[in-house]
Amino acid sequence: METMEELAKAYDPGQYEADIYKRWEDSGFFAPEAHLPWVDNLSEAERRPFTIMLPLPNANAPLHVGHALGLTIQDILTRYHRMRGRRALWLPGTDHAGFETQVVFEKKLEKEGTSRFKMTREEFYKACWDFVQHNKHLSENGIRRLGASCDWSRNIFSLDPEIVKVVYATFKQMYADGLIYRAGRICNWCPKHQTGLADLETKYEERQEQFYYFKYGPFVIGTSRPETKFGDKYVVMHPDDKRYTRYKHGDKLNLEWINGSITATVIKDEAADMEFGTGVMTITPAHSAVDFEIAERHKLDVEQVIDKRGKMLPMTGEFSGMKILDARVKIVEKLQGKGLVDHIDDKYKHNVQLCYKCGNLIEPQIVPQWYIAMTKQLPDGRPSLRDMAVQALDKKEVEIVTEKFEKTYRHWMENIRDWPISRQIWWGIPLPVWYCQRMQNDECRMKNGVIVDVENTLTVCPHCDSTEIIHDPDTFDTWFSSGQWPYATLMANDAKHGTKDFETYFPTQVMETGWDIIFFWVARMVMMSYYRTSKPPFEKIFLHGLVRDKDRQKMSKSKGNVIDPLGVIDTYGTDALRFALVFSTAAGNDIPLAEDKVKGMKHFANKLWNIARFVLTNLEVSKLQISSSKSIETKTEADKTIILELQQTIEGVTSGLEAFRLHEAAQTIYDFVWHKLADVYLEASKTQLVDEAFADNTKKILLHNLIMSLKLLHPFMPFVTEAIWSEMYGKEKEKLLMIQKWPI
RNA sequence: GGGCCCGUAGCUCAGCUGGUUAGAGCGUUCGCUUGACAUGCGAAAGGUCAGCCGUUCAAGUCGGCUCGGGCCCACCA
Repeated sequence: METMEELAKAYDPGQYEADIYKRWEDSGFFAPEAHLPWVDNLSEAERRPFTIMLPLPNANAPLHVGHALGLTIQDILTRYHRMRGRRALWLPGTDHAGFETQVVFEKKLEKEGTSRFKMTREEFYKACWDFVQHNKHLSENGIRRLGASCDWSRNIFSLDPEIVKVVYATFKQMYADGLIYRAGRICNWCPKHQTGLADLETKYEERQEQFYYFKYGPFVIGTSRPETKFGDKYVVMHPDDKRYTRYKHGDKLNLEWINGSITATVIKDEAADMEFGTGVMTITPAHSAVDFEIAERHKLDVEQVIDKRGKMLPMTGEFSGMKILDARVKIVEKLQGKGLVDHIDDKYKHNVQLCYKCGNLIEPQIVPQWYIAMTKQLPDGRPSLRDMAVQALDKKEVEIVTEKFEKTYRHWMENIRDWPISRQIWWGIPLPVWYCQRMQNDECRMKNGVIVDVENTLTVCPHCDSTEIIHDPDTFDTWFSSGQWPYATLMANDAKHGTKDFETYFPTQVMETGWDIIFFWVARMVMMSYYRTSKPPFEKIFLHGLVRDKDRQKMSKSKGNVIDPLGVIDTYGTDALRFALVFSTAAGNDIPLAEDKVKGMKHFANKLWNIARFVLTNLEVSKLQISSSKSIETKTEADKTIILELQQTIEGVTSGLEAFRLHEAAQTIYDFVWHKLADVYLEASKTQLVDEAFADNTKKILLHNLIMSLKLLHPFMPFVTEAIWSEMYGKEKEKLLMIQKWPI
């Protein structure tokens, strides 16, 4: 290609993008150890690593536009720091996303007329594995199409054996430290998915339901759940409630109840709200979190009434086997027959707890789960996981760039509860736990028969040699493994390749992700990392907002307003999408994405293309090397102005990037290229170029500005800038714009 | 119940540590098929920066209150 004259008048992204990405990837420069031609005279400090972990996308669905935003921001930062000479590592990976994936996959099975309960665990796992592998490739291709300059040689999957090994080691250590324990307390049970869930994995919805007042001996009790009342042999009231002073804690009363007469015991507990209902309640510890806590305080009997599938148990007599809602109606009828219904309130509004995935009612159940203690001091004297995570902010070892989220983070930490990490699902990392059934000696008994075996290949109990051992069927909460991502990935890669990545690239510099997973993921990474490595997982947390549609609506499949990023790329090009995403919204705010905005940015890419055409058609090819700004003179007002503005732009874009103010950086370079360089200087140059006194110098200034613009714009719009650069300097890999030096 | 955020041009949003005539994109109006680009160029209209009070030489920017909108966490038998 001798000149730009042969090029089309318009930039056609589709014609260049795939080829350019391949050249980048083949060049090897995505890897941080690749040697950039110009970095030898940089100091070690200038060359220090810059590491970002890709927030591992779930391997169960294609990329959505939220991913596109995150990928864009991370790529901008990575490319910028690479051009600064730092060893930039952006490490890609994918999450098996246990529960999420299992739900998606089970839906698929349902459509195919089957279910996991008709398969063996092994069959299910294999089928899910294949499903995930397929999706994993789709998202990896999507990541490439977005231009992400991540190091694919380090690509990793959360179920890779090396990751699992790190996860197990953490579990073992936490168990030994007494931070992980197993407890048979009440948990959020989803009857559809047949698993316990963390509080974070449930949501609330306001419903108007009937609220029943029943005669319970001398009392009237209120309940919204008559079906749980079978086991209710305790009647609870506040110790200060004047209405009931004649009843003492521990009093026994005989009274008529659903299935005949029972003996009830009076319990005085401050959990009873004197303002609510009659101030008296009966409790069902097996099916209510609050009741369970009361029962624990007073060491009360706990009896299960409803099974895990939401059906009444035999202890309910004639109601046995009925579904909850059917039983509710029948029980009320029966109590009415016995004259025990005082009255019914039809307008009772309350919040019900739902599974965040399927929206079914959570039915609290007592199921043994494994927990991590959040507020327990470490045996080596270090503070609790929670306190370490808060101190990280106090000591500014970790900074949340978007300040408002620091408050959210702290507030959550203040109220944190122990984290249940076991799930009764099949798709995930199995717990490395066995239970000895015989318990022949003291060590066995002391440990309640629990054996932690990270090899997961146990056949006999190591303490008593019994062969009667069973493997815990549970798997880990996904966040237990992804919460270890920053160090687990580096450690796992070291194990795979014999490298020293953990030593070199940890702690990482930036964690860039959506604010919606600050508790699920970000907070946990901080805690786990301090625990395992005594270091923060990252220095900065950059939280982006939700991408919404042009009317600020949340995107959802049911609304039909989901924007497919790859579809947008097909129409407008990757650069246009990327620039539109970062252009006009500050960090942490939600981003409305209108098609017009993307279209406008496509126009901008084209503008740049045509600026290049103009500049290059006015230059001889041999002059392309005169990029040194030293030989430039400022002979006219226009010259002076553009050189000054260029300098201001370099400073503005650089400081914007350093301060994570990407939208300002983007606006600065946009404004310069379009409104300073093109609108003003190019127009002025048209007269200068025909005046011999100015012509040569004007060409130099034009070229210099073009080169600088391409560099400054490259992190934001990598494809069109690289396409122009290739036309100027050819396609050798050392000539890639991607690895040129950032202007200062 | 606890906490957080927002209210700037018709629409969507920028405006960092308070400092000259408050900005961008899209839209609107008028004029331009000029050899880089009509995916373009030039020009124009359009804002009492929700309201009130305060701090200050100076406030969209800081503080208080009011009105309006959104979000998060917890959760009631």
